[in-house]
Amino acid sequence: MATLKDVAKRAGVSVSTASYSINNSSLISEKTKEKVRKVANEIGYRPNGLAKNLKEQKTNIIGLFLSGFTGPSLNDMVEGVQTEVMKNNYELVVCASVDSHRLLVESYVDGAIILNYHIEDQLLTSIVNEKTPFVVLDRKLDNPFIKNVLIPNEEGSRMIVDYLVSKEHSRIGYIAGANYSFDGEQRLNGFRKSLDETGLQFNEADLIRADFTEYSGYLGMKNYLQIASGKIPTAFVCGNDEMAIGAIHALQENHFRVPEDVAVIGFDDITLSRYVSPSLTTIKVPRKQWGIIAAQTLFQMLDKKYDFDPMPLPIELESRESG
Amino acid sequence: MATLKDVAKRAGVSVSTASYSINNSSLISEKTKEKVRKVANEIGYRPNGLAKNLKEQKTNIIGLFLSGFTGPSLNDMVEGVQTEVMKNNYELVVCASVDSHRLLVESYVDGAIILNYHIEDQLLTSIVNEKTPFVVLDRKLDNPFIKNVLIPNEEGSRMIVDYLVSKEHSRIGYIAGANYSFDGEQRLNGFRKSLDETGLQFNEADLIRADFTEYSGYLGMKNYLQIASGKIPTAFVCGNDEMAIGAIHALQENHFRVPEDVAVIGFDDITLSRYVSPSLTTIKVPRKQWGIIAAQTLFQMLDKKYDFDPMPLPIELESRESG
DNA sequence: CCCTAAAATTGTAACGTTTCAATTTTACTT
DNA sequence: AAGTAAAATTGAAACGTTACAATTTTAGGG
Repeated sequence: MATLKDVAKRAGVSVSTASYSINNSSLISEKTKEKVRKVANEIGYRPNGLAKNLKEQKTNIIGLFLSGFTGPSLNDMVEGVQTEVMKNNYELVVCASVDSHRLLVESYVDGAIILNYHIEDQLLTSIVNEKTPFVVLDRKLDNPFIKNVLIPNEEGSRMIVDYLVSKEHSRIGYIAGANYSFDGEQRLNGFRKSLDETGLQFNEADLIRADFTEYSGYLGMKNYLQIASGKIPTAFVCGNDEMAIGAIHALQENHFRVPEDVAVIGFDDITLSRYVSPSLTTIKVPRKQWGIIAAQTLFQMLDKKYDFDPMPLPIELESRESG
Repeated sequence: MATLKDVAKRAGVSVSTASYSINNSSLISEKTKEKVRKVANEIGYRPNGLAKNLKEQKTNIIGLFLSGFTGPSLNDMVEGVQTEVMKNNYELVVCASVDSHRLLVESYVDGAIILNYHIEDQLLTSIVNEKTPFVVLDRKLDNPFIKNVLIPNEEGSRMIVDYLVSKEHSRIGYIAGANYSFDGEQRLNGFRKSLDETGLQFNEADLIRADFTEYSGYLGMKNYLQIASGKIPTAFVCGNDEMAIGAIHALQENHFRVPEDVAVIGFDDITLSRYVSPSLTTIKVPRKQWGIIAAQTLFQMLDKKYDFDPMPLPIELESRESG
């Protein structure tokens, strides 16, 4: 690869002049700049970002760290982040890291947005600093240089419970995902709390554990129906839409009508939700907005503004056929 | 940030000893290494990746460059790439770049996989080199250090045409996406060719142009039906599943039964396809496999093996209700 | 034609690593 | 106790930039 030194030599100027020219500094005469640029083009010079960033102690890169790339509602959030990052003339790199988290740890990014349960709190707090703030999407962390941008999960659960109670349901079951999910547990907690507040009893036997996939929801419900002797709840709230869809499938297989016999409510409002039959009543989470707010929060911090709370994410209950 | 120099000073050794110790070189005595590691831990030393990579002239990073993050079938491909990259102990960064393509151009990656129509052929061939090979997923490029891993689009179209012809269809329409899409145009070309080969005539008036979104498919078909006087084809082939779903919607609104009156075939087999009603007959493209093959191809090249052709991607026709 | 100020150019150090070559220390052997 | 080979440690250069400070060139005024 051609370096600045090569350009300088070929153009008959010093390395500093070459550097200034490439960066269009007003220190250099137009004539010289022109000459340097021409040579640079000729030999296909490309600046080395590593060297530049090392020198400048700044990469102009934002990292978005995920646990993985699967998940139907992920893209919108990422797109939101991307939009905002571009607007600020930074680059976005999206990484799914499971152990080393190298790019996060080795000064590759000027800031990071975290949605990755593989990354431990302790690691985050140990590497964050004034110059490299973080925004976390999947946990609550109390640190001067870390801000949380969270989905109002408990509020969502409360909306669902209120909705079901208004429809005269009194025994409500719950299908939860894997318990390492912050959102999942918040949704479950919110559900429990709201039920409590309305004076209803939650029967722990009506809690099905699955893992957020459609199939796990299907299996969980199928299994539940097998061991449930006698009556079952008239409604099930689910930790996400996929499990709700799976559960409906299992219910229908066992000749329960949805929503007439059992109402099923999801969470997230993924694209599929309006296509399945019956279409899914769920909580609509504006994922793109989530990404936008996360990025805006990060840029505020990069701008040394720390004294604010991120905008809350507006959610709403999308009432469809399933309940 | 603490640097190696800080560690060295505090441990009372030279910078080189500190470096060797951190990297667990056998040159250094266990005792010293232990001491250095302890100090490094104490002051929270983290190596600076930029400096390291600059020195080593190697980042151990693979870049996946996309046009954007939206699109339902994207994640599986990305996941495939990620799997393979991890297996090889590299890091993957996924970027959606629209103009500067900074990370691609400024020596940030040791190799790249390209699925981004914003990046021009000319740029790719001008920056590729023996040390930084590319795999392109959205074009055909003839360059010693670039390999193409393409979806067998023409083959897919041929499978569809054969299938429809075997079902006695003789007038077949086509809904194409935006013409900047390599895959899209290949599919259309393949369709034309296959039709030709079977001796059927393609009526150019039966070509609808849309832009790959469901809504555009809906609008395109709606519009077509409005201006089509008299008979319409008994089958429509679509450049992707989304448009097919939109088109079906428009057909049904106009009281055409699918597939009885008009068969509609998609391409891609996105998740939705099996959920819509009627469920969609389509070409199943193994997206994860695509990503895996792309990455494997890249690593072959990084391993200085250039004399091979990437494995072809197996596709199959998934026959469902829509045709 | 000389002086001076402004404009243009350049040498050099620095960013934080790695690694070669050189030096120092250690541990045997005789 | 001296000599030596092996082991351990270190100094310095290099990776490709940027930007300060220093130097050289240019141009204008007397």
